[in-house]
Amino acid sequence: MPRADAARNRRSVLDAASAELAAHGLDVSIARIAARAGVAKGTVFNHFPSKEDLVAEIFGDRVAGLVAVGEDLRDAVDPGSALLRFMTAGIELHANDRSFCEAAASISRADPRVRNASEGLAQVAEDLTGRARRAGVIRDDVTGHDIVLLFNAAAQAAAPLGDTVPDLWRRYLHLIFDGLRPEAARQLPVAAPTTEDFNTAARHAQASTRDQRTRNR
Amino acid sequence: MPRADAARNRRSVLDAASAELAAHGLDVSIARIAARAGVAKGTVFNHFPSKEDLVAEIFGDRVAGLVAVGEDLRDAVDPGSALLRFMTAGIELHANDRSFCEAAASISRADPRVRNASEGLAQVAEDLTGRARRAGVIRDDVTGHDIVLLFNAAAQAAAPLGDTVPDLWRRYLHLIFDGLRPEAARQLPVAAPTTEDFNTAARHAQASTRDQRTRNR
DNA sequence: ACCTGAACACCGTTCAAGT
DNA sequence: ACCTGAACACCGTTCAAGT
Repeated sequence: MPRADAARNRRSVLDAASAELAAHGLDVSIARIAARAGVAKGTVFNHFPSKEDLVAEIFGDRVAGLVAVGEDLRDAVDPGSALLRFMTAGIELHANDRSFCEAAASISRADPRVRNASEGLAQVAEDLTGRARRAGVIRDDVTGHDIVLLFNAAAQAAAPLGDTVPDLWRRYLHLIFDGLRPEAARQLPVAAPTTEDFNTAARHAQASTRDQRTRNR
Repeated sequence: MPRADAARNRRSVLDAASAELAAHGLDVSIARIAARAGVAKGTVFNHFPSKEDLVAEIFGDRVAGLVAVGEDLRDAVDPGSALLRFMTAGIELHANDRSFCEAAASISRADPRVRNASEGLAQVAEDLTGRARRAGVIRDDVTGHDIVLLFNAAAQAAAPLGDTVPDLWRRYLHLIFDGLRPEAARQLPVAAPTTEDFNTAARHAQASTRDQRTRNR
């Protein structure tokens, strides 16, 4: 049973971190977050063992929100527009949060919250993709993992101009989506990644950060 | 006229930085680079006013190399495969260099070397895209700027699995390329970015880094 | 003219001292 | 049981002292 002030501080830190990360990206200092939350720097580390862990918590929450959106869309009448709306929601996460873009590329799936959220995302993406595939609106060699990586790609494509042309990502989402249609499909040179691929990538990332810590001692 | 040892040191620093950045990404310390180059930390700053400047020099060189590849491809017999090979060369730059991915997303075009290289890239991309468009192999609403942003996107899509499935990017390159074909083309919701958009984005980036420096004083 | 390494202001993280 | 702020090892950057 946590103390009342501790629970309040935890929430303050999460809210402050959430806002600061969205506005300034992964490079915001813990000092800034602590100041915004009205606590001492040490208190942040009292609730979260490291900055990476704090980021993982927030990232996991955001992804879980996207999973919820996806689950609602599984019952939509039009499987094609449901898939497109799911991808749109995914990109909006990137567009509204500077740190989400950076974290999506760099975060380690070793953290269980990130891992759970990612697996939930893969699952719902596969559901939506399967429906669209069976309805014949997308080509039959595209998987849920592809979809997750591709809306990520659309967001990253537009990111360099994000402040100047705020909705440019819509252009690349639609361009990529046109590539998913059966009309233009040609044989792809490499197979879709498997769940196992994602897991071994997670293990590699974990090993490499451990190496880095060791090197610095 | 630079002193002989100074010229040699400059080269050593560039070579060391080039290798370390490719292997470990933008986060490598100047200390590591200096050690590899066999010089004192201060010597690095003697040749390059800041880490950002050193990165800009190397990034500009890499992009210039890609421009040269693109220029050779302008005379290729098949405009479609010339464009595809250009995009392939662009992604290979990302795949072989961890820092290139990160820099492509974060680097400021305020630096004249980056700016010149980027403008050269935009030019040659537009040449190749124009030929492919006139040959009817890609849709007519796609520009050279789109192409640059899109091969970037394909590289970023595959990056999370880069160590596990090294040639996964080929899958997304071809998937995106299929979206460029006229067969699947539908009206896009947002216009292509203009050169002016890239320039105002560069000015914004410059202003925001200046703010950050000021805030820290 | 350039190289060097000590010094500075920052960062994430730890921890003894408080309540 | 939790909060605090001083202390630590790192980082990029500066600069006086050397050659």
